Amino acid sequence: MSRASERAYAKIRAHVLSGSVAAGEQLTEDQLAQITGVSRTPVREAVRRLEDELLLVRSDTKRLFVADWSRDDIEEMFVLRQMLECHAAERAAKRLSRGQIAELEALNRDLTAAVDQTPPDVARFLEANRAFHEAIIDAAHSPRLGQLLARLVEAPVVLRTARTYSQSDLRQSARDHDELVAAFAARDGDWARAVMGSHLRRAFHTFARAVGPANDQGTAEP
Amino acid sequence: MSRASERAYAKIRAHVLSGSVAAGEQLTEDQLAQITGVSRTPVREAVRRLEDELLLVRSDTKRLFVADWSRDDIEEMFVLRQMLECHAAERAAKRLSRGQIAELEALNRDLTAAVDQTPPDVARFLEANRAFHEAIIDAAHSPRLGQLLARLVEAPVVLRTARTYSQSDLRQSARDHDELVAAFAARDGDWARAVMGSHLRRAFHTFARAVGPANDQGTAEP
DNA sequence: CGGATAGGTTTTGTATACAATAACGAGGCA
DNA sequence: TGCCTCGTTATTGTATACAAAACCTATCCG
Repeated sequence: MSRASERAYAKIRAHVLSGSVAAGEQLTEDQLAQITGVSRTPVREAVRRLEDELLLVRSDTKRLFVADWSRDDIEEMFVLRQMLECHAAERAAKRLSRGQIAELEALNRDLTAAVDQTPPDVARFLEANRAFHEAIIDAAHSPRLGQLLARLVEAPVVLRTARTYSQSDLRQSARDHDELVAAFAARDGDWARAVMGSHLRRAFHTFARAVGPANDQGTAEP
Repeated sequence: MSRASERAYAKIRAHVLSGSVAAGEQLTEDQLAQITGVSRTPVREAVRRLEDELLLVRSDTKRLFVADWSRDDIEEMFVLRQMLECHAAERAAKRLSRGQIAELEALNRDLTAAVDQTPPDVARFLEANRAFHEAIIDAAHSPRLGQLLARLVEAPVVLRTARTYSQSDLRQSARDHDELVAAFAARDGDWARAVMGSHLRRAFHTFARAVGPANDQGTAEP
């Protein structure tokens, strides 16, 4: 979208993700217009995108709230993401060029360097990790698959998960990526699918361990 | 959404699906505002939804066009839909209540009646079919799964596919649904998944046979 | 005291005017 | 002729004013 609505989107998103506004809290379009410095029209456009991404939700009477995801919500997303991203890995194995595989290697060298620092550079890890997964999805050459995954790989989930990672968790992630690259180099779709599956399912369990056992709490607004 | 933008959405959608406007043709917000009888503001909201559903697409410079899906696009959607809807069927098998299974039976009785007419009542078939699949997705109790599938089960694809069905194709569909109900009654998720898989994959091949071999033609605008 | 309700306030929805940008076409120049 | 440039028109983007709907609270009646 164009300039104002794009800025609004980025600002609102950052505002929500920064945690400076509590989950379940109400927002108004006017507030957001003031925060972002544009009028309500582009704010409404930005808000619609964020609703789509489930960062914001509307009550039955159109009031706007910061979404509050339950553990079950997040498990659901991990399950779906695993299903789709395994498919992407399998397709990518057949389609990645030699050069693209080299790029994945480079990305993962960077990721590895970030996690081998003490303390690990989590921001750099997150960025390299995002780029790595994105490259695989792009290589799957399935635009709608990419579109679906975009709304499943949500920043709040990834953030909350990454914050619970120990250094050894991060190192295991890096090793998974190495193995994925090996599977791609061997053009072995089954292998790639399997590695991606365990990679993501382990991520879920790391998250779940940190959050505690399934206790199923509120979605949406108060 | 509220009244005006909802009306706009329905009207524009119907307008596009009616085929009275060719794939690849440009639309302007002003035109649509006139057609729908509301101002550009709700039209823009409706258009954004339709873009999301891929019925409309925007050029790199924000011009609006009626989407033109290639055979490959449609195969991609069938593949993704199969993946997700098989998952839904498996989950539904564990969750459907006895009453819900009875409702599915009723829906399929209606569908069967529609296809057993000569000529078959395709509109009634489509409606019963839609309701049947929707009930399964709802029973899967996975809101995000439902959301993802909503954008994969697109009217233009279903329409184009259904138009190519012979009466025996339609009857086979009805039998598939019967077998799904049997799988649900047996609480057999694997069975349900398998039936759903062949059901959807056959639908794709029926479509592909009618359209001709993979010849890969233009997506999007001219 | 409980609950319905009426009126003022807040919030969202729509129309419209204007601004910015992209497409188009005509005229000039090599 | 080829093709740039610039001005005109078409189209999308944004701000703002107003309309509609939802919320809240004080008040009234049982």
